Amino acid sequence: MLWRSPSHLSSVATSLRPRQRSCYLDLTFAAATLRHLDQILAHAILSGHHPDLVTTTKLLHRLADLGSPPSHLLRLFSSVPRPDLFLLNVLLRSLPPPSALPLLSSLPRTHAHLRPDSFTYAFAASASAALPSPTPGRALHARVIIDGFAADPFVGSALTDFYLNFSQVSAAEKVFDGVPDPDTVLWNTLISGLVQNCAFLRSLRVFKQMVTTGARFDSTTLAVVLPAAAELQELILGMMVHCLGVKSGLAFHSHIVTGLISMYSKCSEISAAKFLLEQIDEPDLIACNALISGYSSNGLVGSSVDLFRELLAFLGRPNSSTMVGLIPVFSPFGHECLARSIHGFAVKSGLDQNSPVSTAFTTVYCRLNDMEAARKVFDAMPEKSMASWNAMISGYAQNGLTDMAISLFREMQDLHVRPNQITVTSTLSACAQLGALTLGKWVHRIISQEDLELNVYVLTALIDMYAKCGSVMEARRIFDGMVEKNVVSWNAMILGYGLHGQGREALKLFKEMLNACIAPTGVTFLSVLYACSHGGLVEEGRAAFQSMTCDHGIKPGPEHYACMVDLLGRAGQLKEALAFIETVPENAGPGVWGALLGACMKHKETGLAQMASEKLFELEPQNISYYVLLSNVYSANRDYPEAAMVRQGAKSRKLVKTPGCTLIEIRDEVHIFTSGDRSHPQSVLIYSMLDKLTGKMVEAGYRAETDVALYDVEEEEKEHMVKVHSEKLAIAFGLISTEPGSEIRIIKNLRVCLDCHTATKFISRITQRLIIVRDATRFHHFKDGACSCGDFW
DNA sequence: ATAGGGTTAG
Repeated sequence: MLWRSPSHLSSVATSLRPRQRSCYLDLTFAAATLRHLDQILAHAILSGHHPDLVTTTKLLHRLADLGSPPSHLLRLFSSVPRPDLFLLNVLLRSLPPPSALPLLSSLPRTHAHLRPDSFTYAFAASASAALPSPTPGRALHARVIIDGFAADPFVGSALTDFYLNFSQVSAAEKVFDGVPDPDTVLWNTLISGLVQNCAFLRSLRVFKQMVTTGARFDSTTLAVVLPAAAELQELILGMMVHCLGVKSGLAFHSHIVTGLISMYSKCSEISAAKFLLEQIDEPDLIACNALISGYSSNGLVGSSVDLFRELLAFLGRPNSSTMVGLIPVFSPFGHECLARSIHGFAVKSGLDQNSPVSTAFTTVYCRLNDMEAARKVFDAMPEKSMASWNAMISGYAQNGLTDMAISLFREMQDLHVRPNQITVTSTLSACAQLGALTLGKWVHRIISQEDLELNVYVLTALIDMYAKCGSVMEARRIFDGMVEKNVVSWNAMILGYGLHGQGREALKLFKEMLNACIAPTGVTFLSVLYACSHGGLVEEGRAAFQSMTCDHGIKPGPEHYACMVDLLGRAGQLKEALAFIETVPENAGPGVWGALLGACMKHKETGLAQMASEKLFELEPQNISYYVLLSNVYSANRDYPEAAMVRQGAKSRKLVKTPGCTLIEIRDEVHIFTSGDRSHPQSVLIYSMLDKLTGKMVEAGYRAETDVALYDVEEEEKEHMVKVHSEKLAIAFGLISTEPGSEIRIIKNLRVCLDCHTATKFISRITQRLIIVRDATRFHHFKDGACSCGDFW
């Protein structure tokens, strides 16, 4: 029976014989709008047809489908004299999450005869997963345990899902462990939730456990586990899943095929991915998107565009995921024009309004170092997603625009946009580059305040930040507290020791790492070599280099070669360094020569310096630092005319030297000093402090290192030979602005010069202060007249 | 109650 209007309804309804409730039911399903349904209900009640339980239940369903407000649903429920559990459960499932839980907790008062069953708790748990706070869900969990439903797989699934929605992985696993006989859905819920929380290793472990215990898996299981294998680039495991799918006859399930295409793509097995798509009779949009993305991320942007054209021809409109996959985010280099024209297409088709699409473009522009374009896309987004904030912040951090990264993070704070793990990881990276310990600690506090789960990324970023901001101890404390470390965590800690000249500690940790069966990467060896180089451990460094290629099969890159040259050269083995360079492949770039030139500077080797710099001027004619280094080699040998010639050469090429500056933080305020700076408000005090210090230093035997007094003095400033370097000013300022006995931390943008290094040693003894200097390449801890670098930097 | 593709991190 159909009805078209309220008046029609009236005529229909009045014609009904009493007790014809089924007609009312039919009417309810024919009702197209909420208003109509309300009218039917009103009519039914007015004409004495109080709906019975079954009718009420169906009405409730229909009302909920039509978007009836929760108050209506609750009123209908309370109009029933003796509701049964089924009606309650339907109501629970129909109510919006915030209204569902209060209903359940008031149940003992309102309907004492109703004893919740597993459905009730499952529905309530899934409602609590959608709430902004986890507190009601935790209370519900407690009740589930008290009422003895913790072993029920249905309830367990909903609770597991609840905890995973709040990133409480361990709590979810606890719920799972409380169910003795998990069913397929419960296994799937746990695996899927772990994947969504980026706990890929854990998800794979659970999957293996599931298969080995003989639990039944289904298509969902395989579809859920494939992204984890893909993310971890576990090709063999992915292929095992594929085999499992073939054996169980699930391999042709469309979700699984798509997952396989994506998995093979992410493991760089692009031909397998292509084959799988070709096997599908009528591939759908999602499967095509998977391969388009696979092509792009493997640098096959041409194939990606071809498939995109096919998609346009056969399936018509792409969706936002097509665009995201098409954008060559992973390898935008060489595809800059294409990336920009894809952007044009997205704008034309309105797909750029989608937040993942804009985020992807933001990322591409960041990778192309076009930060203005990136920011434009970011600013144009009407609703900024978490990922878009993160993309912009990490883009700034990776392009060295650390202050922009930090100020954007501040902006988020001001707008009360809550950061997630990725946000703080990127921001910490900016703090680390900047060496800004105070800022880094501030971010650390925010992490605690926001109660962000300390995953491997966050903890590793903290290690990196503390190490690069001068607190190796704090870095080590965090490192030791980590339950699940990965290679990157080990690398960060090893590099941290290297930066502070603690070569032995670095090697010790490296051995521990090997004992823990963590496979080292190229970065590991770079960190080890760096640590050896800065710790004067030549033989250990040689051995590590040997082991890298022979035992671990890692091909050395230009940075490894440069580090080896640095290791040998720094230790005075210049001939060996040159001989080593001859074994290096032709295209290893300027790094090796740069390292050699640096070593010549330290050991005053003019001849070799000339040879190295000729190479360097050829390879990188625009890089001023090589001119500075060469000029300094001559100065160190008191060949001032030659030194001047070199600087003149740089000047005639219109190259400008980076001015040296030093930063010091005093009570959350940053002070920056340049050479000979008198702009500071406390300038007079600073200089008189410096004079007083110099007097005591001379008394103690300090003599200015005139050789390198010319280190970064410009031509026209020659007469100011005694000009004060920025680090001395910063230290003097630190001394007058802090408590006696407290440590002083300063950051210099260039390498610390010999004279300042010597002077700082004296100052540390005279004032009995620990002075920690971060220069362009490493840390120096000055204490009681000695430096941690052992004069080896 | 779980379900395929796409964006952000050390």
